[in-house]
Formats: sequence, structure tokens, C-alpha cells
Amino acid sequence: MALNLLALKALIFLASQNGITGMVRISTPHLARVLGTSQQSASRVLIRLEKERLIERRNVGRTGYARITELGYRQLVDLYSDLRLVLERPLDYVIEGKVFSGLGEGAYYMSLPGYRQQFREKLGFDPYPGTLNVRLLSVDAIANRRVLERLADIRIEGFRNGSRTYGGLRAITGTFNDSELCAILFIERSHYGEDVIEVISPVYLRGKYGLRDGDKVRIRVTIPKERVDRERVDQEGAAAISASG
Amino acid sequence: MALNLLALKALIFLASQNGITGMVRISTPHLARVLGTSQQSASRVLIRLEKERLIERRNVGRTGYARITELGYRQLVDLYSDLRLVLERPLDYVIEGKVFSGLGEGAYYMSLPGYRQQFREKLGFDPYPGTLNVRLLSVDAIANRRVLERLADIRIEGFRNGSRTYGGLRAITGTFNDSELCAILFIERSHYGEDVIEVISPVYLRGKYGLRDGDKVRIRVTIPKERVDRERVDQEGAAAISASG
DNA sequence: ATTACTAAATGGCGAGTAG
DNA sequence: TCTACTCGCCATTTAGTAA
Repeated sequence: MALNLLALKALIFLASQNGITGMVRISTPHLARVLGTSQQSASRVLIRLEKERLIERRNVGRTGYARITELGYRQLVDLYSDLRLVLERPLDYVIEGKVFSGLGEGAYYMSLPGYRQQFREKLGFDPYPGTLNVRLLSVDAIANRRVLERLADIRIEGFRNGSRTYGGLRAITGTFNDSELCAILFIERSHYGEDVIEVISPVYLRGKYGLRDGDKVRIRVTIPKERVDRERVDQEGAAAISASG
Repeated sequence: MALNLLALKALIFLASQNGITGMVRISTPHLARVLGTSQQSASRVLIRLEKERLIERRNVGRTGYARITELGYRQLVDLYSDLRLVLERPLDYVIEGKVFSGLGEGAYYMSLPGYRQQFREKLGFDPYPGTLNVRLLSVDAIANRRVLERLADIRIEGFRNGSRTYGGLRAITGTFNDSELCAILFIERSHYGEDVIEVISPVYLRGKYGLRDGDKVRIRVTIPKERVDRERVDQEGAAAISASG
């Protein structure tokens, strides 16, 4: 017999009110407001949780108290560690695509000291002067590009050189064809669309790997562990998981 | 519109199969087995998750693939950090009860060097030779006693002295009446029941606090943060929260 | 093998209401 | 005020089945 989501949210709410270590005041109208449901449903949820031995209740006249049992606590911990197992592990984003030739401007930009110096400092390698353009073919690769764009946190600042201004970009390091250190560049105001990434590396990738236009390449980025710190207004400790609809 | 628990479990399962970083093979009969539900429900859950934009699907002939969208991933992270907020914070267990007199044997045991030396080393204080017996009156206090008994991880070993053997015990440190350092002793083969705790302290509590039999006292134990490492067979990454029934 | 429809049963939901 | 019942309504489930 499976618990429903309302019951889970109620359990989390109780836990947030110190219901793990002792009896806490709880009324069905208040719980209903917190869960975004009716008083009747809140009442039923508490009855159900008690019957399942996930909480213990005591009613003193018209005021009710409840606490989470050890079984209930274990349920929360089980779910928590299931999520932890799945969320707090390295995430391995793989992007595959085909090499294509750009206008050769990548080489020009990469050779500018204003960029090159920052790459050396922030990426830890001296990039070969040139970028490898990769066109993404699968929706999966494009989705991963989107994710990585958000995760790319190596900021390369723009600069001025005389009258010309050079834009900023962000980068994230990865592995090219499962063997070569590289970085994906997310260039602000790039003229390429969402289906293209630009890759740099300490070595001349086209040469070392004998790449010709149309050849398939793979870039892998490993995120050691996702950071879970969010900006989030805590609505009285209520749980998430309510879809956008 | 709220997601149900089956959908949450499906999302967690997908995540466990690397569905966060790429498309993964998934069939409705297999998902049904993992979730402990019918093939039809598994099918509906996937349809529902796709409609809510929590997953993306692609069917290649008869074989289906799915991956978690950024929105779906965020839902998991939101729930995870709600749980984290609630589970990974100090747990403050308060036990209240009334002082009563035992047979005075506590003083005898506490004075034995075989115990005393271990208390000094493992508790960090030299206990006053005597235990304060506290009878728990509320079910809440008794429930907390049970929890703390499991959490008490300071082991005091038993020993032999001539022909007599002295049993082992476990202890956990806390605060007496919100002001005095103390420890609760969980004595193996104690002749007291679940409604009694024995408390020791560096000072003579009865004297310092002018305690007489029947006086109410409070012992507080703060667990800095619960350890979530469980022994758990990972059933193909399926989620928990399925009540005992 | 699959996926997913329809139909009937089950169960959850909130309104009304009693205590 | 509070809790929690009944009752109609709707959502979710499974069985059967088509493709």
C-alpha cells in the first residue's frame, strides 16, 4: 500500500516543525493551508499516517498533537538517501557532434593576449590558437549543451583594445574523445546557434586526431557533484513537487 | 496540479539510470516492475511526466527512451533540499521526568575504577559517584529514550574483578536542566524498564539543584546531524516511501 | 516484444455537517 | 474554534485488448 504525495508532504512539514524529536501542535486547518488542500484531506492524511504508524497522535480536547515515529522518520531518511544517491554523484554529460569549418576567426580571437592570458590562468592550459566547431545533431546533445551553458562557471572577461571591444565568454573544461583535455566555450553574442559548440584544447585537435569536416567527435564534461543550494522561500517547510501544470 | 508519488518514484528511477545527463532505455513493463505497479500505470506515468515537461521521450520503433528535463531535475533537487533542510539539522531530543530514589547501588558502581576510568576517558569528565534516576511520564519522553538508546554510541565495556563480572553499558552526553553537562546511561541488563533513565554528571545533581524525589527534571540531547548511511539493498534504484501496510 | 487505448473498479477529493 | 464523518464527484488504477 503506497503512501501518496500529500502524506509525504505532511510528513516533511511535521519534521520541519520539530516533529521528529517531540510532539508538536498541529491542526487540520493549518496543515490544510500548508499543504494547499482542504481541511478534510488534511484530516484524512493524519488519520492515514497514524494508521500506517508513521506518526503518533494525541488529541487533548480540541487541540491535536503529533510526532513522527521512528518508522516515519526512517521513511523520510530512505527517500532522502535515495535522492542523495541519485543527485549527489558525478554527472557525466556527453555531447556528440560533427566537426565543421567556421570562418577561421576563432584562431584570431584565441591568439589575442587579452583572451589568451585569461585562458592560461583560469583553464590551466595554454590553448592552441583556434577553436574546433562542432555541430550537434541530436536533441540530447543540444539539451546537454543547454545544461552545461548554465554550469560553465569559468568567466573570461571581455576587454577593449583601442576602439574595438571584445566580448566576454564562459567556459567549462572537459575531455575530448575521452582522451584529451579541452574546454567548451560559451561565447556571449555568438553568431552560432544552440546546435553548435566551440572547443579549445592545449593541442591542435584537427591535427592530432586527423579530423576532417563531418567527422564525429565526443566531448565529455563531468560535474563532480551538483550543488543543491538554491534560493528558495521556505513556505513554512512545505515540500516541493507540484508540477507547473 | 500535483504530481503523484508513482511519478516521483519514476523520476528517481530515471535519474538512477543516468536519465539526468542523457536519454536512457526504458520500457513500461520494466518500469512497472521497478515501481511495483502495472504496466498500464507505468505507461500513464510516463505520458503524464512528459505532458508536465518533467521528462522528454523518444520512441524508436518499439523501444522507448527518456531523459529528465531541467524542470524535472529541478523538482528532484527541490524535494531533496526540502528533505535536507529538515533531516540534516541538529535534532534536539528533550526527555522530562521525575526524580526517584533507587537502591543506592548506582553510587557503588560509579565508584569502581573499572567504570570510572572509562567514563573519564570517553565522556571527558569525572562523574560524581552516583546516578540520578529519572522516571519518564510521557509517551513522548519514552519514545525519545528509545531513539537515544539507539544513538548512544559511547561504549563503556564490562569487566571482571575476581569472580564478579560487571556488565557493559552505552552512554550519550546531554544537558541537565538546560545548564549542566551530563550523560544518560543505557545499562545492559538493567533492572529498570523503558520508562527510566539513569543520569550521571560531574557534579552532585541532587545537591546542586536541591532535588527531592518527585521533582521534575529535563535532559536534553542534541544530535548535531543525523547520519543517513543506511544498510539498504538498492532495488534497481527504486524509491522508498511505501508503507508497511 | 513493445505502447497505450477503453472500461470498470478502486480510491482520493472537497462540500456539507455533526459533535 | 476544533476533528472527522458521509456523500457525490473525479482521478487513478488495473484488466482486457488493439496496434
